[in-house]
Amino acid sequence: MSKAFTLPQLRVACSGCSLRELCLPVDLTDEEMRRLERLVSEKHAYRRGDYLYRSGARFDSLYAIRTGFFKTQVLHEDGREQVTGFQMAGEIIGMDAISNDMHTCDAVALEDSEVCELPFNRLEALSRELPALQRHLHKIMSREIVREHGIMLLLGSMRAEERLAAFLLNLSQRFAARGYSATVFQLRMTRQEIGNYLGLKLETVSRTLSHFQEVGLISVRNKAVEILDMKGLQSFFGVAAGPL
Amino acid sequence: MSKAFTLPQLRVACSGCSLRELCLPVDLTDEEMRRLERLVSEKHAYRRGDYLYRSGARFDSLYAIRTGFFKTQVLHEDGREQVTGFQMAGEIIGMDAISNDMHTCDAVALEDSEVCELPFNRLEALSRELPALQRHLHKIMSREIVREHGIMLLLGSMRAEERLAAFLLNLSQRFAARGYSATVFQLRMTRQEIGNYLGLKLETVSRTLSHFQEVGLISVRNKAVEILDMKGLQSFFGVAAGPL
DNA sequence: CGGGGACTTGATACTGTTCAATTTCCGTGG
DNA sequence: CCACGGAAATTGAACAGTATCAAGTCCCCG
Repeated sequence: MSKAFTLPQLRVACSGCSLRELCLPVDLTDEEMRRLERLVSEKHAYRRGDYLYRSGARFDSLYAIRTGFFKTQVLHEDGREQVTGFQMAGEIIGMDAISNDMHTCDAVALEDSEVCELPFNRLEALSRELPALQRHLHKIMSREIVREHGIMLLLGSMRAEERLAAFLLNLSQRFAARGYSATVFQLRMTRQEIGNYLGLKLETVSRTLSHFQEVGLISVRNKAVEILDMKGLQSFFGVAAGPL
Repeated sequence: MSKAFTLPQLRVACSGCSLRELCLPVDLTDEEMRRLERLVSEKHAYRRGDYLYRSGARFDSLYAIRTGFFKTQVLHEDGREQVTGFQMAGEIIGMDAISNDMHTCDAVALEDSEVCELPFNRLEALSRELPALQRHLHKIMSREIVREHGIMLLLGSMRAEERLAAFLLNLSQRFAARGYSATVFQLRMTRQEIGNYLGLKLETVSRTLSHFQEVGLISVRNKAVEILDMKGLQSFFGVAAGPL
């Protein structure tokens, strides 16, 4: 999926897809849109495994993912860690860092990716002039809060099968929203990363996926997943997956 | 703690404590502060069990808790619910609602409480004029995201004892920050609500608290808690409790 | 003072973890 | 291009932690 965009023309301004979340829903005039685009940096390339930022680093910018896939994780002094999310093209990350002008989690590229930088001071300044942009920025942050509520529900009250079903359906929806297949896709993360995100051990993730395959809900072969029975997966928790 | 404030003078403007989180850290001139205070509604009283707002209700305002104690919870169609937080005086709630102009969770008073309304449109308008206020609003939202990361870590990787220890230490810190005792306090919520928040059943909460008492970490009698060995509790997860 | 909800405690069941052994996959270098 | 080696994934068996079910007590509200 990211291959189509691999570092051809770094000088092209980050419009379109990379600003999907930031811009598309915003009702801005062409002139206002240009002002926003001027603020956005050229895009930067990251290799798989690269850190976009690390916990403790100074906060200057939010980041819009143009292509690729990231995970964010919080680290605990005792060595424990928690994956807090998987982010894909069009999503904005780094908002946790505003609270203390310092990043509180790591962002790691799960595949080769491209990212646009959104200098936060300038973003705030512009949003003071453009109420539509201001409101949109607030909505993005609010949406992140809502997403995390959903994960709290998942972690607090769902069983392993339900968690995996919710996870797969959420990925499916997000791929579909970007024009990719809702039923056939590649997992970008390892079983361990999935398990860490969902509060499960990697063995449980593996076993549960195998079980889904046995009963005909999905087909899995390593990172390649095909959803064979969408409704069957949805029935695990009664309702379509919310924003995860 | 709330008794000292119970509905005496509803006409008193919501300054001081109720704006602790919203205002104190903000670097505003007296004049600017007055503009902010003018925006804030008179305070409204809620009785224990009252809903401040319900999931699905239209979003107009954030709310600053002046006195009292609330819980927020998300509901799932299948009847499952998840307590997403316990809020006390000086904290702002309702930010999840910005994303869709609709509340996505319930806020319920756990004791008689007073709340100030912050009309969001006017708050946005004012923050366009006052960069310090704008930045502070962003920090409040970001802090909520960080708080939820901490809960994800707790729900995803901690055992029952660690969760309860983190919970008690968090309450302790927040009471201390408000001038109350860090070691002696009343729980405002039931065992079931604690368990729901921490991803545990009420029996497990009860057992774990009893166990803490047996080993001399705390003293519990119903909702009255005394922390006897702060360091012992902290040692459960290696470090002081983050914002919960 | 009565009654219902909140809490405690015990016995048992079950889900997911832990430990361990293989197998498969994939990137790297010959 | 193929072979190699380490990481990732699968699978099994025993175990641990928490949930469940149940009984009984305590507390607080009306």
